[in-house]
Amino acid sequence: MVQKDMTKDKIIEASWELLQQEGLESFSMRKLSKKLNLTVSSIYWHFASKEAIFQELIHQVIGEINISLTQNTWQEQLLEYGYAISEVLRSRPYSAQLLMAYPPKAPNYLKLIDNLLKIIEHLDASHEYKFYTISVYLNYIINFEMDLMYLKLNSDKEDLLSTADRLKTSAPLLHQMKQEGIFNKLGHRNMFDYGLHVLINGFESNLT
Amino acid sequence: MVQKDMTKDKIIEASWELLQQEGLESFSMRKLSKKLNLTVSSIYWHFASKEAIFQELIHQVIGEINISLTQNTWQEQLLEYGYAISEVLRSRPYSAQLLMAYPPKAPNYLKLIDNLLKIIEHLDASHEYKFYTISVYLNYIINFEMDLMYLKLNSDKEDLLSTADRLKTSAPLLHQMKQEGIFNKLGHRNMFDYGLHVLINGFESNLT
DNA sequence: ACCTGAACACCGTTCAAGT
DNA sequence: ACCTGAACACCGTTCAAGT
Repeated sequence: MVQKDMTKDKIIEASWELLQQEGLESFSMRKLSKKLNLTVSSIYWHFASKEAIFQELIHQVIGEINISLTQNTWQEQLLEYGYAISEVLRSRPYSAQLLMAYPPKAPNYLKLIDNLLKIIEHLDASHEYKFYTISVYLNYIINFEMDLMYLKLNSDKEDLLSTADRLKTSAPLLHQMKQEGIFNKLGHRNMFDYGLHVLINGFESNLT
Repeated sequence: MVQKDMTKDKIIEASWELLQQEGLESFSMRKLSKKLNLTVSSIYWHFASKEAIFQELIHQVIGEINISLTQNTWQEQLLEYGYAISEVLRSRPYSAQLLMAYPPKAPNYLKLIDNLLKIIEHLDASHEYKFYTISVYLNYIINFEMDLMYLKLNSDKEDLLSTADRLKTSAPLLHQMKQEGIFNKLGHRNMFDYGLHVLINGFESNLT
């Protein structure tokens, strides 16, 4: 058998398409079955559940992260990795939402965490703090990509923040910032960079 | 009219109960109606949608944050606020999930963001960076409480990480940490503190 | 002003039955 | 080994009709 599980691959392929079109919330097995010209029940022959499909998607997207760690301080390596993760998540719409919705379980996800732990392994801190450091780091990256997706979706309708005049008196600073149009500059690369540096500098002054 | 909207209050009260019992995912209008001895459709007379109920919950829980800013540096104030937010979120099960699921919209939520912005208002940075700083800060706190909830729910079944032997070779560091039982120490207060200090120290070295 | 009943258009998952 | 049809037990929301 040269080719194995062709339909399984097709289901995953169609799932990526459906996810891009519908988002995580509106992704349904019935829509997926229509896309594949299959019955819903036959999808269940290939995958045990909807979550099993999602776990496979998570496995794949994280497998697409490719990185060559040329830099040698752990700070530089975390930066490089951060960019690489961010890039892959952006190339697969709603994959950040997927990572947020389910705890790490896919083999590639666990391997990624292990690789990140290796980067800070030599530092003088307990395993708890190291693990937690990587959690905070990953949460930051995933959250950034999630917010970015949200901003992209709502860039047309202008009430990113309730447009009411109430805002002017109850949250004057926020109101002012909104008037200045800062929400158009939020998802930019320099923001991502700033946050990543905040974390890494923070790790530096607290981990050792 | 001395008392206004008694049923509206009852619906909110029952919603808190239902949220605690079922979590966000399993919260349904039909279950809520049963709890209230009402029809589903009559709930819709009081609230336009399920989200409208959730927005009211968000409004309430954030309104419960009470804080007396005795400290005077912005770093100390962000710390104090962080503890206060964390405490309220923990007192209302699944409220962190609620905040994650919906963008800031409830009046009290916007007011909170404004108060936090005020704390760093005097710093020498652009409004974009200040707003983003507060976003990162809030995301951290909310995420911590979410993860804590998840840990609490899964403390019984031991496969917090896939228990497979595969882990030993593909993610050896993670495997080792798991053996050491670090996952029992993750949700603790010193972890929250560490992360909050990481952020604040990071802000300090990047914002100015 | 407030509530009911019934319906619409969906869900994820299971399972006997087919080929 | 793979797929179908039908069913089960749910969803959020709407709306004419009641009091």
